[in-house]
Amino acid sequence: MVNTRDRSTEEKILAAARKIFLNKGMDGARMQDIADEAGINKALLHYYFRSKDKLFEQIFLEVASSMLPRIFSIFQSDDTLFTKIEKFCDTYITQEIKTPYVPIFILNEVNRQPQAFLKKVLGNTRPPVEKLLQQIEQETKAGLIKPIDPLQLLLNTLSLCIFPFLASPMIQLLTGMEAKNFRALMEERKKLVPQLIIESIKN
Amino acid sequence: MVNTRDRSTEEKILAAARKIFLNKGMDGARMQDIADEAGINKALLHYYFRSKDKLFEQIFLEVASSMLPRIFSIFQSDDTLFTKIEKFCDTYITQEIKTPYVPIFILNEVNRQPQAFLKKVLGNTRPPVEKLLQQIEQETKAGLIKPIDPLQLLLNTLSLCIFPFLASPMIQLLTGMEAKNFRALMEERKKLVPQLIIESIKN
DNA sequence: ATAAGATTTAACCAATTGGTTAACAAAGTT
DNA sequence: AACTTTGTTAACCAATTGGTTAAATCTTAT
Repeated sequence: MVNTRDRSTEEKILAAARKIFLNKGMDGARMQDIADEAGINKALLHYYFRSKDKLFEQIFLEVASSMLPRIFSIFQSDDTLFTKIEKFCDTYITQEIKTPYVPIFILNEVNRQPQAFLKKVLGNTRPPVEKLLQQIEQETKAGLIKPIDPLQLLLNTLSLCIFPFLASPMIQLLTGMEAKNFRALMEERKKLVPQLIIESIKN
Repeated sequence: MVNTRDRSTEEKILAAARKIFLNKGMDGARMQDIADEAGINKALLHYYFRSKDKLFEQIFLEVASSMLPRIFSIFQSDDTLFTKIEKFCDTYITQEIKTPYVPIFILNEVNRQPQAFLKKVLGNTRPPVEKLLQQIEQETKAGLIKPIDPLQLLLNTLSLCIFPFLASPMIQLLTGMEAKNFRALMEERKKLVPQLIIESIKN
């Protein structure tokens, strides 16, 4: 039986762990850091979650599943290509303005344990890009868009949406820009990026 | 006095350290890993480089200075904007095909120690983007290119060149692509990216 | 009230890890 | 050859760190 106090503590731990793991990554994070951040004793971490690995696993799954399924469902939908591009850019940028550390966190985890990552986020299902790539090919053949390697088109779209968040610390460092201005810049990109992409393939 | 044996050992260490640090990052790397990779005793690492921090510092400076100055000099040159874009894409992609782990390594270091990074790569010099941004503004006012926020244009260019390398492990994982095919894809982008960017701002 | 169970903590433990030491080997120097 | 300097190693050390334990405190059902 879980009472309010329990849930509150568990939530404090999860919030603290999310913050520390997102900031420092699995290798850089210390269990003591997380305990301090949550304002509790370190042993409690092991009481609620057995090990650092388990705790990280849970955070990772929460973080990954807060983003990836929504993206995948856009790719898999029956919308036209242009609509998909618009929806993706808007959904993705909206989300990342709220949680800017997520992309680099996920990339680092892919780097750290490529196979484990695959299993965790996809299980046994196929990677959800195939349908999208086929759609691009079809629309190309149908003469709806200019000929382009489908994978390059996908890469372009992902690049323009994701990279700014990956590089946001460096961008803010080099330009001396405040976080607020950076967010405004990203807001602009919700329209700018689809424009650029769609303009480049429109017939 | 440094004889051939010395240099050979020092080089073995540097090569090993570069490999391990690029793969695992500062936090994930172990001195023992580096010693094993170099085929030497761990104490030798401390004999040649005093500490893990010092060794990492040296690797980081080598890695950063193998790339950044060339890029900066392109930005600072007197070429036209279009030429700069073409040169940047070609230079950058050519380099990263050879050293694909560098971008994420650098981004992670920025994240880990933003201030230290600034000092290390720039010293007291100004960030080298100002001149480029001014040039974009000028060419816009002169009617040479369509109006666009200079920073957005820069972001677009960097995104399209850098992101694929940041995400290369994930891309290869999700598409089942071999490293060789990935490189071919990147070769294509040397032309594709400048085309896309320039087409979008040409009057 | 009190027994039973759940939660929290201080203290501790074992493994890992960056770093040191002292002895040994190799290479110049004289 | 004898000596000095440089390079290399095995063994060790101290700090950090993930994890455990046993006792204490709090909840809750009876």
